[in-house]
Amino acid sequence: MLWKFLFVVHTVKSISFNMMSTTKNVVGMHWFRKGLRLHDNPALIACLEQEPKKFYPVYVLDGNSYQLLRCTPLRANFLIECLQDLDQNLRNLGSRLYVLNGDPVDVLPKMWKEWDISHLSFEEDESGEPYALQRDETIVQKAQDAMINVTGFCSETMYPLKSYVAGKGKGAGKYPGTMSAFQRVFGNMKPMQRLKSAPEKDHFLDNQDSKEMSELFLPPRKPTDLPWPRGIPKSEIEDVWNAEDCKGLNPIVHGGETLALLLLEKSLSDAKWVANFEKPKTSCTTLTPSTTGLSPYLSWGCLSSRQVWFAVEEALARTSLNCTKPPVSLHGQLLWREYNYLTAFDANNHQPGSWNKIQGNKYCRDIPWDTDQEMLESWKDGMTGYPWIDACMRQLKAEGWIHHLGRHAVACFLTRGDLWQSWEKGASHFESHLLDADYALNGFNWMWLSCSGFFYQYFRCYSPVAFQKKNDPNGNYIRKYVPELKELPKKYIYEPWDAPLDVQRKAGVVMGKSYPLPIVEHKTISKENMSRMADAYAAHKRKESPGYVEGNDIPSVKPKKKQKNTLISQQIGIKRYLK
DNA sequence: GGTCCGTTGGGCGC
DNA sequence: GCGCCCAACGGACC
Repeated sequence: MLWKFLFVVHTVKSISFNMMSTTKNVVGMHWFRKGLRLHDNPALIACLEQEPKKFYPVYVLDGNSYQLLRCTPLRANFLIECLQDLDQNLRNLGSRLYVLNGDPVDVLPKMWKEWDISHLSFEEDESGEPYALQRDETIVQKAQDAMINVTGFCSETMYPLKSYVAGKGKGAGKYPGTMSAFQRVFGNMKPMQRLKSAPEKDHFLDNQDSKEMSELFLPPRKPTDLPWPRGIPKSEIEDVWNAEDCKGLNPIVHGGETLALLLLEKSLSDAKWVANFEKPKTSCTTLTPSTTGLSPYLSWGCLSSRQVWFAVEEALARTSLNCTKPPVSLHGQLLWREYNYLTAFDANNHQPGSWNKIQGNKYCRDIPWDTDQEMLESWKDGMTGYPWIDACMRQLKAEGWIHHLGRHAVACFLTRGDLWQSWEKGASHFESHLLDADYALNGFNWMWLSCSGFFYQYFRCYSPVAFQKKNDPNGNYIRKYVPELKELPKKYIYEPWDAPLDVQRKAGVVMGKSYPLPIVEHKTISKENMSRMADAYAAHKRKESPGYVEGNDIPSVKPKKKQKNTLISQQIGIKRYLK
């Protein structure tokens, strides 16, 4: 309750207690959670400005946090690299990072006592993710009981989310409900605050990283050093990590603020590219990202969104070209992020914890999805029999990243397009595998793609074949990620089931044996699903209409067509190939 | 209640 | 590469 009250303050600095009557003998602790950076970190600076005689930068490995729950070795590795980089950068300033292990609610108070902490600072978690909210509420309460001065700052987003209230018009006093409304509100905001510089050596009065402490609480070296309460036996993780051919041994995307800042500079170095950037026109079949590739750094907070905003602004100032505009421009991408955080925050204010669920989510329509574990597993494993979909899903597994449009294709395929499985299942899989997994963005995009919220034109459906054929006719992307198909002629690379048996044999692959037959027939099932979607929308309309009584719903006006047997494998009498 | 618009559809004809 | 139709969504705005 206390926490909610604190959100009322409409400034960047949203929590500040002054329990201490004196600031003598200040001992500071900055608690890193997300926000794994030194630049643009106002909470860190605020704590250092108290001139602490000792200062403890701390990260807590918390297996129940959104970041570590269901975390794959690849994500775990990224986190470790972020922590090691943070530690190194702090050591360069005469300090270091202390990495604690356990539930912050227990571990932090213990260390406050041991280290005699008087001041605690942290970056606030703004999207209202329930675990983080509960954790922080408890920590603030405990700190208050221990007479510790607590400072929290909103630096996860460009402005504190509470400040995005429309000032005039129909939506006055409310949060904007569409992206265009959000853009209008954003356009009327006060100029964005300039960035806080990273701390310097002078900030650390006492280089208290004494020798006897230096070996304590070191950042972990490999994923198996992390807490692992994920229902997966630790031995399995070790097997994966130790396997010779595991991509996890050699991740292509590395973590850390230092690298993030370098990549930011590099990706924005071509002002012409920045000025012409249009997200929908970037390609999802290039073998290296056609976008900035900065999303993992933003989601872990190695980069601040304001840092990126100003860097884009500077890049644009270097050219006289006409530049693209939000929502498709690079600034537009940051606005999407901001808007997604705002809707997540609003949904959770309305019903705590509802954002990544269907139930109770004010932005989500309840569509009666099927539950078919076999279909879900085929999708997760990249074994649907649609090469383009499988290539995307396998890139996700191997690299923890897929281009935005690839994500659209696989999300549409899993939900309204083909398999009719709940977006919650897909979102959960993305959360554990994406290096840039982000509570707010993930929920928003899954609702969008499944036509459960924000986007409703369900008759616009991605084809798992046609969508990419025009961009990558030779199927190079498929050949890379679905190697069993790599020898197939161009003609059959998107639709290998059409290849005559002798062509298949010559390419060293046989459909139904070494590569699955299509799990569903897209042409038929996508049409059927559109009519199921129309039914679901009609039911939604009835529910929303005045006088609706729960459980008294009348059946659909349009009788649902009897579902045809659309499994090609069943039609032609061959058992579906799995694993 | 009518009209326009919405970051990223597919398929066709030109 | 563009414009048009396909069938036809909800939300904002007038």
